This record gives sequence, structure tokens and C-alpha cells, in this order.
Amino acid sequence: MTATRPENVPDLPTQYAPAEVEAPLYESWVERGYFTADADSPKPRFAMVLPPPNVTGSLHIGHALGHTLMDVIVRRKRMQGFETLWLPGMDHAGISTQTLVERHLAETEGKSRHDYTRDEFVAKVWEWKEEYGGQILGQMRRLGDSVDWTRERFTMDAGLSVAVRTIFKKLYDDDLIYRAERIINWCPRCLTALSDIEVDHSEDDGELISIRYGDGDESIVVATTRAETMLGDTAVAVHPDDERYRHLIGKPVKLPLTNRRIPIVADEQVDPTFGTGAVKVTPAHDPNDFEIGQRHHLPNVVMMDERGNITVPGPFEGLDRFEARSAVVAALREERRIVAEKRPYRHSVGHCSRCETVVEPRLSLQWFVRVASLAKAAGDAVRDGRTTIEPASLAPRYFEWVDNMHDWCISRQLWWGHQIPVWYSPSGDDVVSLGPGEEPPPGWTQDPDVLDTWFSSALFPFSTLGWPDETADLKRFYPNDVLLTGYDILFFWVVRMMMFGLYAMDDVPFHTVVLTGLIRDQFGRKMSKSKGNTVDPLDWMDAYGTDAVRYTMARGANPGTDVPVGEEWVAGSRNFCNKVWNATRFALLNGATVSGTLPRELVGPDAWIMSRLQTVITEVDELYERYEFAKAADLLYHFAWDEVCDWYVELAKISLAGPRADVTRRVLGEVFDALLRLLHPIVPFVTEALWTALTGGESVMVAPWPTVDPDRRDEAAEAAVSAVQAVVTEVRRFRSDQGVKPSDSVPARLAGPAGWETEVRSLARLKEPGDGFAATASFTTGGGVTVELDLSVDSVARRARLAKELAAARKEYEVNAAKLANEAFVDKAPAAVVEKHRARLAAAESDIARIEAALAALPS
RNA sequence: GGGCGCUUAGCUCAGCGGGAGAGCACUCGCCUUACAAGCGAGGGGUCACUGGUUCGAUCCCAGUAGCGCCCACCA
Repeated sequence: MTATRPENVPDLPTQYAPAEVEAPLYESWVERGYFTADADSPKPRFAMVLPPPNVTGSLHIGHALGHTLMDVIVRRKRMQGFETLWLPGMDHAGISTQTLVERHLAETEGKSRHDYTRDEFVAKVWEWKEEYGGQILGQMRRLGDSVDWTRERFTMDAGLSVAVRTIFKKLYDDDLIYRAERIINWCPRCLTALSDIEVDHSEDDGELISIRYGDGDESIVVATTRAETMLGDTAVAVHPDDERYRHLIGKPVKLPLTNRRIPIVADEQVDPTFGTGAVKVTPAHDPNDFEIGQRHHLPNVVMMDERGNITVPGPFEGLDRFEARSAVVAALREERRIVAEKRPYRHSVGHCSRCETVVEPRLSLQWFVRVASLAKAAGDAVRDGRTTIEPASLAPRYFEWVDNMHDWCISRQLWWGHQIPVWYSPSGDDVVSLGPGEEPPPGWTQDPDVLDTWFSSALFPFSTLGWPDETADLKRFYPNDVLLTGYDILFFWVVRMMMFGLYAMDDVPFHTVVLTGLIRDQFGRKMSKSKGNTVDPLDWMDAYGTDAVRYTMARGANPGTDVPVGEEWVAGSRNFCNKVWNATRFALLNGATVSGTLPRELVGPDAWIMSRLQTVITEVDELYERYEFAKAADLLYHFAWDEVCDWYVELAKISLAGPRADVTRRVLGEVFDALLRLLHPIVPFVTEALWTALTGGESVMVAPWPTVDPDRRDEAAEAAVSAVQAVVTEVRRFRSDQGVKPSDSVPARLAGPAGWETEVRSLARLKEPGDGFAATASFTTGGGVTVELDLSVDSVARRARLAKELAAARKEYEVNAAKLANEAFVDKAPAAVVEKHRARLAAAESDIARIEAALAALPS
């Protein structure tokens, strides 16, 4: 701060205060329209899909990761001159929202959904949405998301509803949607069907009960984990080649606890090696049994209602499925029909992904998407490279899913959602699907069910752009360029967008799928409420600033891998922001400027840092193109801190006091201008505050992305500074070993590195030898620079250091000597490698000589 | 049962054929006039184990032992 303070320089505090800086910036960006895409712009375009958060949601740490990375991508593209569109939206989230509003109504009005008509209830949900929904949108602003708010959409809004009806009718007319009675996953608590992927499987403790059906020679033992479903058995199946049971095939057997007799059938599906090799068949309550039932024309006996209560008349009627299980087992035990019981028996059990209730396979009339052709197309698009998955290692997961996909159950027994656009004639015999604006004949009634939430989410990449209308946006921004999302919703969403995008638009919805990992805690553990290790990103933003949170996210994001985060890391990121703040503050206080010509020829540190900058720009670009966020963040961190702050700023302090001060002021301006622009996508707020202060420009957001100037590369300058760094570090090590205080300036004589003596003296705190200088200590650096100092030496410390260096040098010598003594190595290794080891051997040799001489010269 | 991946410094992770790296943590010394949210210096690793390929392996191959994730209709 010794330099004269330039006029009109903003007065920056010595500590970065995020709360004061961030708040006004975001709204000013929005007001100035920086986020708004222009469909008519002549610029190349870049479009990205935002995974629409649930209307019920609030920003969690996973969003913080995804949104940060997406914002990094889109901010860089914008600076690179692309017309960027990042379209925000929300998902109506059928089951979650309905459940939440039901709970809300119970609490506030003491009423249940059934106290209202369907229309009234849906109106209540909309009221709730207006009042409480969309919290996350404000939080996205806080995080800095540069989304185009003028195009915000909601999956239940009018336009998207038109898209849903349009594609439904198209699929229906193409025979790709059908209604059928199938075994589906049913949640007895949510009272709705679920798709396969809305069921989570876990290994639970159950029981395996072996039951004797029939008596005497014609009896047969079956094993089951669900004893209660025997009330719905309509057969026993065995493998056709199983000698043990061949004589029983086709014969009836009496079903215990009932008056029914059921046939013993032969079916290939039975595994003769499992249990007794005989299996009870309950076609209405098990998907496998249903298939067996179809093949053998067995009746479907439904023995349970939609809540999981037994409906078979008799002693078990009215019991729920779990009560019935023990009651049935007890009754069978009474009749001495239990042959074996294994408890606990661990087996896979499906749970509702929403409420964890054990899912009940249930025979039910539902709507399905026939996925075979759609999934094939989705797979082919990735196979032939029209869409690429980053990282490629996650592509097998995608293929595994699209190649083995079951038909998708899309009907849900809910009120909140897109009602299925199908109408039935009064007799129920005729069915019609109607597109938008089409009216059903009088007296026809609409199917009461709604569509799976993911049905409308799957349309997001084009429904939000106006489809089915041929809008300017749709022509301009479809297909999108990038979709970034967590690998956990690859199946839920990515695959379905691929299917519907290819079907409706005849083109992929996006060219690149970038998959991120999941957030974990600082010990790499999954975050969960039960572990108590969850974090709220907003708390961290309050404590350390948004940029610190964003930087932490970017720094952890290696492609496709999980991202551990911890509070100390956020603090470290905050420190980095503060470092950049103060370094820029230094530049400002010393008159850094971006105006005026930068001389073609630079010398000294100015030439060096400009050369390094070119390399950094090149490397950062390469990393971003490969979605290597962690490495880009790390590279910029080290360039900013280690090179710009620790060396260039210190060297600039020297030139600012000399004749080249004006050039250095200009280079300082150039370097910080570029550095702030390079950092902006990751840490938009602090860079905006600093960049506008430094340059007086409008906004770093719309400043061009730095490009490489090859003429600024200067290998000689880089080599010179490397040599200076080596000498300075050696002198500092010597001082530290010798216990010299940092503030003590030691008289010293040195020659070299040529032309850099002033810099070395300054950085190593060595002063010119005055009258009466006595060289009481000296050493020669690895680079051959001899430094003589007026200093009394602690021989013990010095000897310890030299001994350590000598050991290292000797080891280096031996390793290289051994290699070079190996004829096979010299023969077969590339010449350059051999040469390198020769050079290392020579260096080690001279180091040994130098260190031994220094040791010998030490007083004993 | 299928598929994918991991094991590198105390912790979390990069590196992936020719000299073991980062952040945090740790030790010592410093309020050196941008920054103590800082500065300087330092310590710390038979790169899970066993074989193989190679002139050369943390890196490639095989096996072993742990750990993790995803998918699947095993009663």
C-alpha cells in the first residue's frame, strides 16, 4: 500500500464479505437480461436441460452440486459467445405433492382428501402450490443459477399439458400405449400402482415355511415366504422333468384351510433344485405365478383388497396381510401341515420408494407404454454416438436398462397429475384417446387415473420449448446440447427422455449426458437423516458465502464419482475466495490497469506470468471440454495462489518500485482480468465484484472468455523464474534451518541467477553486503549459485540438513547408475528416456560432490 | 445370479508404463506495509496382497483378500 493510490479505485475491505457482495449482484444480472436467450440471435447456440426440481422441494446438497456444475458449463459457454439457454422449471411430483397437501389439509382443516370432490381437491393443491410451492426457485437464485426466468415452466402448466395429451394420443394411436390386466406393484398405503423403478428392494428378514398340501402318497410339500397367499392358490407347480413328482402331474390336491382342490401342473419356470422343487401358485398376487397361471389357464383368485386386507370369507377375513401370515401359519401348524420353518429367512422385499411400505404385487387393470421399440431406439442412439454418456464407464448401466426394459406402467390412482386422456363410452365397450381441444361424445367419461409424473418429465427437453407447436425456440434449441444429472436418475428420467425425444422429435433430446456422483460426507459415507450427517447447503452459504459452496462442489466433482464434502473444505474454499479478493485488492491499490497497450515484448516476471497464463487457459479449456470440473478448479486454484499470489505479486512489488512499473501495472491488470474471467463460472459473485472494480466493465458475465495468445509464450522466462524459485527456496530453507527470523535481513553476496539478483535478494531477504561484510557462511545451490552470508552458522543443524540431502542425492545416483548399467535398458528404452537418466545421473554426481564439499568445510 | 467400480500420506481424493501428488490435518518459525481466512520452511507413503508380462509396473494381465454401487420375477 506504499504506492500512490490511484484515483477512483473502489475501497475494498481487507476481508471478503460474501453477504454484502452477493445479494445485489444476482438481481442486477436478471434485470439486465443476461440470462435471457434470444432465439433470433445469429450466434451459435448452446442449450442445456435443467432437471426440474419437485415443486415441493427445497434446495439440498445434491442440487447444490448439480446446479453449480450446470451453471459452470453455461456461464463459460455464454462467455465464449454462445447464445445460451438454460431453461428452469418445476415438476408437479404427483405422489409427493398429493401426500404433502393431504397432510397439510389434515393439519390445517382437519379434513381428508375424501371430504372434497376431486376438482375441489385439485384446486386445493394449486392453492398450496401458489402459496408454499417453489421454495427452491428462490434458493436457485441464491446459488447463482443463470437460468432464463422468462421461460420458466411447470409440468402441469397449460402448454406442457397440451404436450402430454398430444404425445399420449400419438402413442395410443401407434399402439404403443395399451390397457391391460397385469400384476403391478401396488402400494397399499399410497393406494396406487407404481412402476418397477419406484420400488426399492432390500434384503429383509422373513420366514420360509414348508407346507404339506394334500395327504398320504398324493401329498406335496411347497415352500413359501408368504404363507397367507395360499388362500389365493390355484395350483401347485413342479418342473416337468422332475422324477419325484411326475406321477402327481395333472392330479388335484386339496388346499389346506379351504375346501378347494387345486391341480398340480408342470411348468419349466420351476427350479427343481430350490426347496422341495414344488411351488404354490397364486396368480393374482405374484408376477411369476401370474405367468404360470396364464400358461395353464388357471383362475385368478384375488384374496386381498387394495389396502392389503384379506377378503376371503372365513377366519382370516379382514386381517391385514402380516396378521394373516402368522394366523395362517398358526392354523396350518394346528393341522400339522408345517413341515419346516426357517426363521429368519433373508430375502429381497420390495418397498414403496415414497413411503417404504412393503409393495404388494397385485392383479390390476392399468395403462402401459409398450417400450420395446422405444427402448431399442434409445439404446441405438447411444450405441451409434448421437448421444454420448460422460463418463463412458457409466454407459453399461444405461444399456443394461434399455436392453432389458419391461413395459412401463404409467397409470396412477391419484388425483394430482395429468389425467389420462382416454374416454369410455357409457357401456364401457368403446375407448377413445383425444388430443388437445378434442371433445368426447356426450355421456362418455374420462379415465379417472393420472399419469406417472415421469411421463411428463420425459417430455421436458421439448415440451418446454413449445412442442407440439413449431415454435422458434423449438427449432433453435432442440436438440439440447448437454444434460447433467446424478447417475441415480439415469433410469427414471434420462432413458425416458431419450425414448420420448426420439419418438416425438425424431432426434435425440441432447447430445451429451454428463453424469455426476452423489454427495457424501467428509468420510465418504452416504448422507442420511438416520446417520445424522446431512448438511443444508444454505447454512454453509450463510457461513462461508455462495462462492465457497460452489467452489467446494466443483473441486470435488471428478466425472461420475461421488463427491465428499465437509465443512472444513468449504472454509478452505472461502479462504481461496478471500485470497483472490486480497490479491486483486493489491493489484487495484497498485494501479493495475486494463487500458492501454500491452507491450509486445515483455521481460522478467511480466513475461513469465503472461507465458504461464497461456498454458493455464489452454489446460482449463481442455479440462472443461471433458467435464473435469475438479481438475479445472484445482488448476485455477494453484495458478492463482501458488503462481500469481506467491510469486508474481511478490516479484511485481519489486518491479513496481522500478523503471518498468507502468508495464507491470498493465500486466497486473491483464493477469487479474484473465484470472477473474477464468474463475467466474465457478465463483461468479466474488469475480463479478472484483472484475467490475478492476476493469470498470459492465459485467464479467458478458466479458469474453480468455483465449490463448501463442506469442505470449516465453520458455526462457519460465526457465529463468524456475531458477529464481529454486535459489530463493534454498536460501529460505537455509535461513529456516538456521533459525533466522523472517524479518531479519541478512547481508549477503551472490552472483546469479544472472540479472535476477535484486529479485532473489528481495524474496529471500538478503541485503547488499556493506562495509565490514564478513562471509562467515556460504553455500552453493543446486543451480550453481554461490551465496555468501554474514551469519554465524549452527553447524549441527547445517550438518543434519546436508546429510539428508546427501542421502537423497546418493540414492538418486544409485538408482540411475543401476539403470544405465543395465544393457537391456540402454538397448531397448527410448533414447530420450536413456538420455534423461544420464542427465539425472550427472546431476546427482555433481550434487554429491557439492554437498560433500560443504560438509567437509563445516567446522566440526 | 448378472454388471460396474474401488483399495495411493492421519482423512478425502487425483495420478495410471520411465523421477510418488493435492487439499485439509500435523511440526517449526513469523502480525514481512494485499491477505493471520495469511506468510516461510518442514515431516509423513514397501501406491491391499501374490504371481505374470516388460529393459522398466502404483500404472498392463491373472489370481487372492477386503469394500462399495447398480440391475434381477428365485418361491
